[in-house]
Amino acid sequence: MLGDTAVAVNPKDERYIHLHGKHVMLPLMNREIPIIADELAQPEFGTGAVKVTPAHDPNDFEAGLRHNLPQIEVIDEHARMNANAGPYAGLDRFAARAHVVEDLTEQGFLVGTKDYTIALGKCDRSGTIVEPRLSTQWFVKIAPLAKRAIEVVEKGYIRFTPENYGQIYLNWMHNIHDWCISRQLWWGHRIPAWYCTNNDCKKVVVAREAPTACPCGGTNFEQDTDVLDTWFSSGLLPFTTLGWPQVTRDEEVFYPNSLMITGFDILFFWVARMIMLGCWFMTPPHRPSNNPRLAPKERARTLRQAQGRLWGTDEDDDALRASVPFREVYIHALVRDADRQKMSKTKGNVLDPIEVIEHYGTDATRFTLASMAAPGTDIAFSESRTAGYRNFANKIWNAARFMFMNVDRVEPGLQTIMSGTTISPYTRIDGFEKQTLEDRWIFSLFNRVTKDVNEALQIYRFDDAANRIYDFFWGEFCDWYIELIKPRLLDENNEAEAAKACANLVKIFEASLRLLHPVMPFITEEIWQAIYEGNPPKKSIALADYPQSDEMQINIAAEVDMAILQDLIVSVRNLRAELKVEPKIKVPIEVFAHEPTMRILLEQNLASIERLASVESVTFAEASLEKVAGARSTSRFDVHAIYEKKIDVAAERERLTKEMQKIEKQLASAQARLGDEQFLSKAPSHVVEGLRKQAEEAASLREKIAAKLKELGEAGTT
RNA sequence: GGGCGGUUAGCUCAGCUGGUUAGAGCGCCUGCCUUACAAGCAGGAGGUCGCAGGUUCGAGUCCUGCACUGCCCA
Repeated sequence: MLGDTAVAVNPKDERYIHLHGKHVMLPLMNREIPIIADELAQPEFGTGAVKVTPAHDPNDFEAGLRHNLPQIEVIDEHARMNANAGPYAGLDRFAARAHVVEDLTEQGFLVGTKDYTIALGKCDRSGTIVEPRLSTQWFVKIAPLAKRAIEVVEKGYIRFTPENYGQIYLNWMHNIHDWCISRQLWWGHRIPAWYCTNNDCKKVVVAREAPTACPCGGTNFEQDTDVLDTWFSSGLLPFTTLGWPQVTRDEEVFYPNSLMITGFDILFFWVARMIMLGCWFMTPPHRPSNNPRLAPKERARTLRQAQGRLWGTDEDDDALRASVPFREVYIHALVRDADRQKMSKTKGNVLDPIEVIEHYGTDATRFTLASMAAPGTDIAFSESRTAGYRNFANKIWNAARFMFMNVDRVEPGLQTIMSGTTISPYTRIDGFEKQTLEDRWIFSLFNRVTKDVNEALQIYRFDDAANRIYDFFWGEFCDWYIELIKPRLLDENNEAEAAKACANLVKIFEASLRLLHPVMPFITEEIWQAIYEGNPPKKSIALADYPQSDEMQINIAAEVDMAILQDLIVSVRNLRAELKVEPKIKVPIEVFAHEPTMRILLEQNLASIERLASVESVTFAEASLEKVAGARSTSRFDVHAIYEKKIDVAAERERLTKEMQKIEKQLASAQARLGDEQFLSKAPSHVVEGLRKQAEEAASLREKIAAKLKELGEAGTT
């Protein structure tokens, strides 16, 4: 009211068109102020006319600029009314407001009062209501900085992961506003600007050092009380910490840095600022050249030579490329609470990692975060997953117990086993004896997994890496390999074989620990130290070389054979479940394999089949078993269990019918495509071949199922 | 108002540049205290990939529109 300098009406508001350009007297202050036509006034709100206070309201400030209105400040820095407030001068803002209402009423200006809700700015910490005031602030003219910050990303000198953040960054950078860098805070870099205190002078000096003399003759200066925006200060970090403006050895080594890891909410606050400031201050001519050792261009050239990289012939471009604070930005997912709310201290929904750790352990917590690190921004922290990974840690621990138990029994002295292992290069498994199918298989698999994990880490897919190791260790190493080697390991009549099996177990375990270490640091360290009985080749597993894949060791044949063996074992387990065979009873089975190689494979692994499928004995049939009620068939073999209990004909028929439908659907779709000229001519050959093979297998399976259904039908009628 | 995402099993999430039968953990059902592990083992059920069009020999994947939902900026 006291600082008003106009009354605004909406230009479209017909009620007030006749008043445009007229003046009114501002009550209490007796000031003549214009009536302006401006969108600021909303016709439907109140009377449709609104007072304009450019000095104390952001919207009014803008309107004031549009209409060239005076800006009369009436509130001082202590939120008291100043001399411009006339009779109210010296009053606190709240007292003044009450007075104004009183006086308006008394003098008959007040038509009425009405409560309504407004957006009120409050101090985040103290809750004090903020009064907008005019002030002079320091701004950075951002366009020149943004230009370079855009260029380095567009040219790929800085790459984002996930890639779409590059686009988001550019979008923001293209629409950037000049940057207000002064803050009215107590903490921070003080603005390096000094004002001559000489009354008539008031000259501003911006300098590195406090000035001592003013051209006006004055010698006293006062430094600006504002400090720099936090993000301005921290944006300087990548180079100021390395000695800038000096050219230092640190800077040559560590600038640009390789990778910046952060959350997407920091992308604009910090990442963008580091890029803008880095590309500005680390390129000529802005980079101080007070160091005679190297000019930036030369530095770029030297660097290029040192790194054996020829970037191009454009020296300015090279300098720009060398000016970025980091070459890659990895934006990680933000952890939210179970309701997808962003965690914040003020909201009080912060999940304390310490509590999670106390509950499930550090390794499980870390593994959870790694496995959730898929690209994206909206991930709810799910405790049940952490519980699952605690179980994983438990699994590892128990597997280790099993290993140590056997070492103690079979081959006391782990060092004997590991001493044969060359520690360098140490990235592969040395001395692993591949005698049995499971040995060849697990060794192949380890190399495959190692390859996958390394590739995943390379592209920051921590989730893929973590999940791959999990599947390998639990689903393949524990569930199959350990179970398969138990007979050899436990064979008291052949100690040499047991020792070999034991050595293999330790070696694959040791290498797996190293593979797993980044996502489960503690348990892997503990077991790893134990493997070396306190005398490891490196002080910590963290210092041991990370496994690297030897692709020559990937053995497709072993993997295929193993898959068939697993298939047979699972089929028998299936049969047992269907026949409701008591767990303790071992059952004889009959197998038919039309391929001679298949029969050899199974014969060579009879012990494994018997053990893992609880089989008493295996006999080989000379003819297909597809007509035998309750037999299981795959394209490679038929198998059935010899067990007196009758199968549940209805249930079996239902299962087979369901399977038949699935197979027929699959076959129909495959045949339709294989009969399609377009498909055959346009699809890549490996797809066509694969489909053809699949169709063949499906056709053979269909025959077998049909035969069985027919048999069942007859059995059912008799 | 502008911009950017998301929608896949009961829940939390994967599914890379379009290509053979869409996966995991948890939960659920059945059976097991099988001398590493019941925080476990074996087996199982469960999905018209938000909706509607389009491109393609082929779409969870690409395009358009719609619905719902989240975030950022003003």
